[in-house]
Amino acid sequence: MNKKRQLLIDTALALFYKNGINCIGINEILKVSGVAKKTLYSHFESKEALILAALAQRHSIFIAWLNKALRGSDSDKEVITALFSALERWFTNSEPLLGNFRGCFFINSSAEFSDKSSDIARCCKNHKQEVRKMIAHYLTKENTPLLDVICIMMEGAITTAHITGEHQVTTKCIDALNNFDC
Amino acid sequence: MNKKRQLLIDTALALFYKNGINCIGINEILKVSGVAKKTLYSHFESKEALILAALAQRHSIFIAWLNKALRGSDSDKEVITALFSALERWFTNSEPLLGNFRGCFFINSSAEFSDKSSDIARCCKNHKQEVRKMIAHYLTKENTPLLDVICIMMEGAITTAHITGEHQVTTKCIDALNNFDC
DNA sequence: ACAAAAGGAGACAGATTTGTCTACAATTGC
DNA sequence: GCAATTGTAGACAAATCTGTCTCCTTTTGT
Repeated sequence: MNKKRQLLIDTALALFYKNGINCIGINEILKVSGVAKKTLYSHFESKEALILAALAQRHSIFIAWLNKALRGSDSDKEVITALFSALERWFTNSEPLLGNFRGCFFINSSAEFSDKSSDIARCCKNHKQEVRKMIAHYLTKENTPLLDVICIMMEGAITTAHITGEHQVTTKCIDALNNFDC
Repeated sequence: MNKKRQLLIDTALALFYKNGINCIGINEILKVSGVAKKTLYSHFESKEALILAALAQRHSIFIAWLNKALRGSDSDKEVITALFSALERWFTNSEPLLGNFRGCFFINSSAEFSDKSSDIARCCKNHKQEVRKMIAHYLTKENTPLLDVICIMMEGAITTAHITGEHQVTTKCIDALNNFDC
């Protein structure tokens, strides 16, 4: 049944994001989800397949969340404010869809899997490209330098918030980007 | 003897940085370094102690490298150029001291160890604070907003270069920061 | 030169990992 | 209702992990 499959993906995503992929074993996912091992391996060929499914799940959740956050912004300034306000809500655990903040799941996963030619690394790279496309879609003008800076500052804000724990990094980004002419 | 201890730290750092800490076992470090297991455990209480030593080693290498890169810059503009040029050399593997680029060792390690109260997480946070201090030291004026933006963009540049592999992110940072008034 | 310290090689214990397989129960389609 | 599918529970294999310990060799200080 597909319900078990989805339950496995949801459980895996939650545990992977919270603890790191390498720190969570299959058995832990089975215990928490209450699913049997045989069922897992009937749905997924290996742990890596489950990881990829969890990454895909996180990707679609994040993209949908981002799209909703940016919807309605019809000036570059509004896009910037909407984006970084949404990030701040994420950082302060006010976005239930994204779970308790522990950095970007894709940055974290990239850190755990060094092989750049692996499916996992490819998946993380792809996620960042899609995020960039989504932001570009909402910017009014074809303004590549601004898009570049927004994306770089977004990565910086996520990383800074994760490591140092200072959430007010987002207001610094908004202030800086409003002073940015191009 | 202290030579063995240093050899262990150097080998561990190289392997941890290249492959991720959780992917490298003690035995691999012993095999590569040629040191015996008993010697390792006479110098370090546990694997975690070796990890912390590797982090400390990386920290001092990085801080020294950064200090050298920024030395002589006596305007904010020069600091910015020196910083991001140095980063670009790191990204393109032109800085032998830092090894083959695979993101920031501290960001990566933070991703692998979720417990924020662990020594490892504390060590990573501390590293970022020291880097910030070093940059602040070279900025001519007491200009906190500029310092903030530089640090955020630095994190963003490192992360972006690591995941997407685009090294020219640094020139985008330099251009953006030169357009930044405060 | 010689005793003491340090290191090498690796067996071993105990825990944990992924993945397979067996035996049985629940659910489902017809 | 009954066969077929799907799921559960968990033993098990094989590999790998950290950390301890033994036996032996090399290095070092005096």
